[in-house]
Amino acid sequence: MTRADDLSDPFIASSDDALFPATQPRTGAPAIARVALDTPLLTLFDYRLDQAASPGQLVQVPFGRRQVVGVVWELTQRSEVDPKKLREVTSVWHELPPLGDDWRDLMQFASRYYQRGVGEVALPAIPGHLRTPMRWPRLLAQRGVQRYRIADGALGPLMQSVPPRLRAQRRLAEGLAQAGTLDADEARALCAKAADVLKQWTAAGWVVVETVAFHEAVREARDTDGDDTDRAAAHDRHTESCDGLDDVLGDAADGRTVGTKTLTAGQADAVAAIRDALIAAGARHLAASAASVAMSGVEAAHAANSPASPAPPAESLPPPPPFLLYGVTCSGKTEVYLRAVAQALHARESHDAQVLVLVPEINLTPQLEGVFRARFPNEQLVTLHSGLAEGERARHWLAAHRGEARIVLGTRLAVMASLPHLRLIVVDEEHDPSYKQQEGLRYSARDLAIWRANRLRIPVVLGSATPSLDSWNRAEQGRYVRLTMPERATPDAVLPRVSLIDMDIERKRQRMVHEGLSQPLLAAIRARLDAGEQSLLFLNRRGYAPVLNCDACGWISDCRRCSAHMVLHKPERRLRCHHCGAESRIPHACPDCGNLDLAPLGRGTQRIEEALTEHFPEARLARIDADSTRRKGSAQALFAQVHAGEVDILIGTQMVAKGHDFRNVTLVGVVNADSALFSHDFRAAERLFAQLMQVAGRAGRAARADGPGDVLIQTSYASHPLFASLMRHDYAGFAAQQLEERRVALLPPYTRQALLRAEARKLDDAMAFLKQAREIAATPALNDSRISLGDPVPMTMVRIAGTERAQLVVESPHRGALQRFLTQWMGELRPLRAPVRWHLEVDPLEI
DNA sequence: AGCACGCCGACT
DNA sequence: GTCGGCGTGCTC
Repeated sequence: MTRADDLSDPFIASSDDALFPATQPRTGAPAIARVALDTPLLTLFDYRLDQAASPGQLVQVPFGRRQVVGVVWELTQRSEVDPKKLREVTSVWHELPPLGDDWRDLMQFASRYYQRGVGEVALPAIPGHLRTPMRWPRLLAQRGVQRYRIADGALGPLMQSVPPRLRAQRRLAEGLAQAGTLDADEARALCAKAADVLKQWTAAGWVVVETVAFHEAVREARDTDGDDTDRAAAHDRHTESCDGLDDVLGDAADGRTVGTKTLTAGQADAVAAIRDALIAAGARHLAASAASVAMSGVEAAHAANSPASPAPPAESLPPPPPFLLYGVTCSGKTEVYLRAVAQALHARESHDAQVLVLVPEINLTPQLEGVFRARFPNEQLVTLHSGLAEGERARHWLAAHRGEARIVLGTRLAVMASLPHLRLIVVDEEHDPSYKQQEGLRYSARDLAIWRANRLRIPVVLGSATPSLDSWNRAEQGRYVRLTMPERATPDAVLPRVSLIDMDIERKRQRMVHEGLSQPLLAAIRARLDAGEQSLLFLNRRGYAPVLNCDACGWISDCRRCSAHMVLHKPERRLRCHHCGAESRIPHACPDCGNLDLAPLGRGTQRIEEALTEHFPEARLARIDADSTRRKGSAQALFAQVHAGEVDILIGTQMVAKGHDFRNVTLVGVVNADSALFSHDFRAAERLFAQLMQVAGRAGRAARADGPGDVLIQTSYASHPLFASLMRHDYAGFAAQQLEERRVALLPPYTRQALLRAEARKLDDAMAFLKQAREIAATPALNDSRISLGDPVPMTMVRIAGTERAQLVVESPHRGALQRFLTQWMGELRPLRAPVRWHLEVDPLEI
């Protein structure tokens, strides 16, 4: 097998000779640029070049009838293309530093691994504004960050104009007054609608915008922030709570100063291991630069060969294996990240080092950004995620590309950023499914991060309390270095008590179950209300009821365009399809038989909210799900309410399970998780376990005076082994049992999968295409005994928005064999003409 | 993917 | 007689 095929095995060095042809000799002016363009065509496109340019530069070129932007991939003297067809590069963006070899290597690898063209991978990784030549002149002129400041003498009028009722705006105004200046990111952290609000205030003359160069921005922070010792103390205060994810301001405000200058043993070991890897990686980089100097000087060449040579050539050293930072909730993973980042940034040999920190969803973890900013006030930090405005995204990306941003904190797309001095990658919550892109290029940011780190020979830290079984398995095999942090970082934090409420017994004993809420659960909520504590109810189903049904004739609210039910949304009085977005009014009577008694079946978050309102009329409720947070910023507003103690009972979907540290929540109720126990998706249990563990963690943060927080899980399958592990907080046991099942059934991670999906108006067309693809795969040229192909099958959700879908699984225990097969297979399939849309997904998460 | 060209139905 | 349907073909 070609070792470069192996995506995430750190011990296998990539053989890059075939992949990355040497770029051209520097002698003479290369006349041809081979350019990557955003098209599904696999090839590079050759253009004549009448000026100097180097690989990695952005160029504008004519393509068919239009002008497009591409990346110079390599330079050459001769082209295979008919010289008459060659056209001239329109312009080269000389002012932008070229995208580095390492970045192009990453793009090249991703394109090959995921079976796409390079351009199709590389260009979408570059922000839109950088792909618009019109904007080029302005983009680089606008060096620095925009910061907002209260205009001289405007503090009074501003404060008067913002009523205390508008809490978010108030926070923003106070933040401006306190900090002096804020940038857009910092402002948004205080007030979701900051962009609009600041625009208004600027128009009113209360606020002025100034552009501050990056180095000045940093100096400013340094000047306003006191001396180093003060700051160090402040940081410890900020990160002392569980996971260090507390709102920085809130934490400082309540004045708790229990320092964690001393790390737990687990934390200290983890920090030390990462430090050693960073030092080793630093030595490698030193050696590498020494070696490159040696090329040009006889003297240095002697030094490199002499016994006194400080380090062997970088290439001969193995890359550091990925770290799997396995730590229970509250074990202080964030503190380890922070220290690792500090070590990477302040290492002697890397004054310009950059670090990449990946998080699943930045909007759900705004606190992490605050923690990093507070801890590294002197370092430029930028975020990269899909929520940024185009201009901001371009500025942040540029700051990373030019090496100005030292810390890049972002979601999966950030793994594609250009980071010329990258020295460390952190992947927080590495098991989270949102690292997998589900559209377009279906890449796994976690896997690409591992590849990138391996390639650069720098450390990568994967953190999770419930690692993906993939990563866990690699750690078991010793391919990852596991750093276990078994103990909680804060002494007063204890693991929550997890117990089950057996719904079968509840029913048998004829105990009333009120709208799906059992007596024990209701009693527990009551107790929290009486104690002035908060409860969190978790139900992974939004809407009021998943289906509306007619008792008389059996009619159900099916979606016309999908093989799914329309979900009842009561507040909006609508039926809504969660798959295609179709909406209709709730019918007054059954469309089939006219019966007026239409009954909602099952329960969603809205219905639970309604039931709780009835049951606890005095309680203050909040519901957090995709519906209640549709408007931009409303999620943050709701979370802020909870943090401020303005909510007694919080009802939510998985959105509430991530990141947020609810201080005063002492009860977590899981209303119903049974459907995931018997899913056909073999990964359902893994996801459920992680989800329940994470949501349970919300109750463990604030120990009650009389003991730990409680997690109550309602289930009709109380004897399911998943719950046994969960109650013992035994991830390792659960993982071992799951892995054994997977091994016996030959499922991932014991096999590698790819999925060919086809969709068409008629299912038959999609199936016919897949059958044809299967036949092609069986031809002698492609046939490989190590590859096994499933049968084409309609997908579980056959129809979505009027198109019918089917899929075909390909698997092999041998990743390299699978890769080679896929490349050949795609070559055969691409030219086929069929009335279908199809795509290949490598390493699918859901089957 | 875009964006042409290209050859057949209902309209100012 | 044109406007426009999307079938096929090309982009260095």
